[in-house]
Amino acid sequence: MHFAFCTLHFQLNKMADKYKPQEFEKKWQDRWVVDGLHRTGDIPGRPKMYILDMFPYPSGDGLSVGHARNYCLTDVYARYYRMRGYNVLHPMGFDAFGLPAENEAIKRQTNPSVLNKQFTANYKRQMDMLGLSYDWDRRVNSCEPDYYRWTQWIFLRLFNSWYDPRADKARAISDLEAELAERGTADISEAAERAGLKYPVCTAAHWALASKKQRNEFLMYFRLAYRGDSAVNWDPVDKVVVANEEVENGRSWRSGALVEKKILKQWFFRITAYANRLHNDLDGLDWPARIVTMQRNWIGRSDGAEVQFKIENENLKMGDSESSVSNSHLVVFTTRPDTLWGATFMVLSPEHPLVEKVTTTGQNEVVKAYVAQAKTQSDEARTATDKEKTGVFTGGYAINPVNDERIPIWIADYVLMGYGTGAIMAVPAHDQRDFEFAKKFNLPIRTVVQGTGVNGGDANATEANNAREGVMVNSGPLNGLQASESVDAAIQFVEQKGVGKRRANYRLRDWLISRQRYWGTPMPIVHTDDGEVALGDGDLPVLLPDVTSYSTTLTGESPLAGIDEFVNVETPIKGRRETDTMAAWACSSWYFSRFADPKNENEPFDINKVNEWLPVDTYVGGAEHAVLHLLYSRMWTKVLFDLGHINFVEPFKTLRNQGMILAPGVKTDPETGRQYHEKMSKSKGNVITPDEVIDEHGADALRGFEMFISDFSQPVPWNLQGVPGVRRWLDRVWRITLDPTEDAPSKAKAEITARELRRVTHRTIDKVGRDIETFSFNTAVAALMEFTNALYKARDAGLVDTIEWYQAIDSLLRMIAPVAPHMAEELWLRIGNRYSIHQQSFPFADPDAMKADEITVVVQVNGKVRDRITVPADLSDDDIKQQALATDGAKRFIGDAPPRQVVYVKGRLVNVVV
RNA sequence: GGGGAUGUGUCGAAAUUGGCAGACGAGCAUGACUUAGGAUCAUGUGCCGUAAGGCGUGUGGGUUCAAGUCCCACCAUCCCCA
Repeated sequence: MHFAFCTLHFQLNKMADKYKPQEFEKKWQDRWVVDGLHRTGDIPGRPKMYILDMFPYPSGDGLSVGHARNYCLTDVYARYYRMRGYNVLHPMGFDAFGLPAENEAIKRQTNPSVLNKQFTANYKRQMDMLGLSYDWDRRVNSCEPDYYRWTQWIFLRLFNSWYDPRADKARAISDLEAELAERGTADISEAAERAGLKYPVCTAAHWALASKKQRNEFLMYFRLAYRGDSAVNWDPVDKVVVANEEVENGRSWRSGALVEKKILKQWFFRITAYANRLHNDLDGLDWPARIVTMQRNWIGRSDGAEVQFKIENENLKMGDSESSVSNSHLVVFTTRPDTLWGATFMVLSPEHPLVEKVTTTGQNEVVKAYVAQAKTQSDEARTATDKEKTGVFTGGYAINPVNDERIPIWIADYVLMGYGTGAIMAVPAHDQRDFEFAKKFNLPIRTVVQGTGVNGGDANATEANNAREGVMVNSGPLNGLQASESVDAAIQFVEQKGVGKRRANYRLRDWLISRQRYWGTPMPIVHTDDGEVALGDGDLPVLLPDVTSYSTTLTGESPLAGIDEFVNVETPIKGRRETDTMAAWACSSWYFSRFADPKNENEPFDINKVNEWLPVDTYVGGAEHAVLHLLYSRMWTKVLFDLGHINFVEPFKTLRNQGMILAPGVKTDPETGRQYHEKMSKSKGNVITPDEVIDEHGADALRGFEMFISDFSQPVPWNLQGVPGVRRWLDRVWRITLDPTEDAPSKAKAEITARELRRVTHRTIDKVGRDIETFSFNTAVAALMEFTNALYKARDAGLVDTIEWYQAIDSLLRMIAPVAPHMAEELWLRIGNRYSIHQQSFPFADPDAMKADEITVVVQVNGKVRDRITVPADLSDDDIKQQALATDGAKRFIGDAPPRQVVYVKGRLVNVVV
């Protein structure tokens, strides 16, 4: 360090000008770009750090100060780690495909790609204005062919693989074809059933005889990307199919329209094959607990047993069986196998394939009628808890395998085909819905858990007792056991009898990916006489053509269906091109990997580069993506891992969610009188843009306030007074750095020594570093403000021009550099240092310098503060206790009696108990 | 209904994880200065009280020398899933 040099500059700058951020922020932003300061570090021997923001969906509204919060804080974080000597990857891109952009384009009668260029340019302008240090050389844009080409490439990987339950991983579909030719599904079926995969069966002989088309149809049941019939959620307003994840309370996520059920051929990703791994691997992630919980709930793993009930029915002829589902058994999944002895009837979903088989001739008509009306109802309506239970008796009976009891088989719409096996054993004493059903149709109720609370076995009870605590009764071998231990006992019992197995069941459904829309990644699939055929890697990209109309066709097909040149394919395969496009979730499920190698023209990414940079060390974005993007990305990562394209199984090691910034004004609910803050939105006209704030106070003040406003994860209303407050602080930093003698020292002589200044400096370094690392940005700024206050005190104490003073200023600027990069750079040069401060290291806290010579110890009597003493830090515990007892404050409250106890907490307090 | 989170001054909040509640900032009040500024500087600012002191972290209880922090019950608000 060159202190003499610094002093010289202090002299030269005696009449320093005022802090005017507008005069130099742009200058430095341009200079940093020219000098490539934000290019991704790649210095051998340095550790890597991948810091990523969720890439935004560019809209015409641009960024608000709410969006800026996310970006500013990760930028501070990235700049900090650069100064700590890390190779930092901090990229940005745009999630461009999707419905809102398309709808906007329809409204404005223009092409969405034109809008995309405008919107992304505006986003980048705003981000630059904030001083964000992204490596723009690595920018990706999901709607550009050099990006979506690789989305299609990954789609092909999914299409060309299947999940092998024996290896518990994805494998090439060609492996499966080879195995089918040799042995059929003989080795696969049992493992598949155990894993809950509903694979069809086939022998080698059948496979040999099958046509190409039949083979393709068969393989569809295995592929990780597949086309299948599906009752889909149809949004009548946007005229598009929406995923389960996009439906909230029966309404479409975007349009808000009530979704309808429609049977269509749709493309899916077989995410259910990964349910168990997606559930288990959550354990190793440093994610907010609530996001982990939400994913767990969404995957909805429940442990229990699968139990077979024999069907007793004259209609059944032996030799009827032709599929893997045995026609003479009903398979149910239950999380409460301990209540098997309380099953008094069974309920099938109206869509269950065995309904026809079990129905007796006499009941045929009522059953048919019921099945027909159930079809018209949505899942939500069918399973609503307040809904009156409906159902009909099939006339058939099943045999309960644990006690050989003959129980009636009913059908009812509250049982869904999509969950479990589509059939349940009804235990009315211990399940509320079964209870209501039994009450309505006068079916027997038998208590098997003698509970402590409401007893569902009571004929007059109004609700079931689903408690898991109590003693087992009426349950054969389980009698007398505690309910808590009887689940395992029951599973062992059915396993020994060979009538059931331990199993996990999942609520997760396959991921519906196709959209009948224009603005998305085209699927690399051609429909031929032999079925759906995938293009080869060399045929990519399938380019999205220009169209004149973006509206969905009346048949619900994509506008692409109307373009003959696109639809009719001659080479390399003759057929009709798939006109559905991929939902934008596909684009965002792998973009974080593309950043490792964004310009690669031969593959989505080089394996060495992606393995070097990933997984993402710190991923930051809104909590609204808890079960959509974050779950899908995890699945794609696992598929690419299974197929050997990457060597990591989880994409995001650490995840942090920022709280939402709300509009500043308080609103009052006219009905409840409750006060609340609105979200910022253009339609409400309450958006505050970074542009207006920067215009007034500069980017550094905005960045500082984004950090300071609240704890990062807490939602908080914007405070109009906040930015000026931070600006005042920056002003003070400016003055104390350039002109420490300008202000008249205050009359009250401050008590601070050079040694103490040094201690405060190092304590601040320690605190600011730790706070940034733990995302406590608000307290990091508070510590810097305190440090600034201490510097004014030190100035008043006459410490300007001491070595400790220059060290303190030097540390201050380095610590401020990540927070207020423009000002830090400007001051750094003005006091005579060399460009650039952002290539300097963050200061290190010296533990010795942090140690205090004297400590203040609080003196309490019976837990109340009565006095305090200042003692040498190395004084013995006993001496400190003695001094504490001798204080006036203590003596006044102790009285004559000797203290009963004296507690000393090292370096903090003495508590005298009397 | 199930799951999760949060509750601290006038406001945003902090509290080294069981050890001085309210750091830091905003706002407000009083004063100083003046090149009258969106300044700057100083002092004060949880409640009651002149003071000594007492009370105080959603409510009620408990553990502890000591509780915002741990335990039990409840209330309110927000989010997610139904």
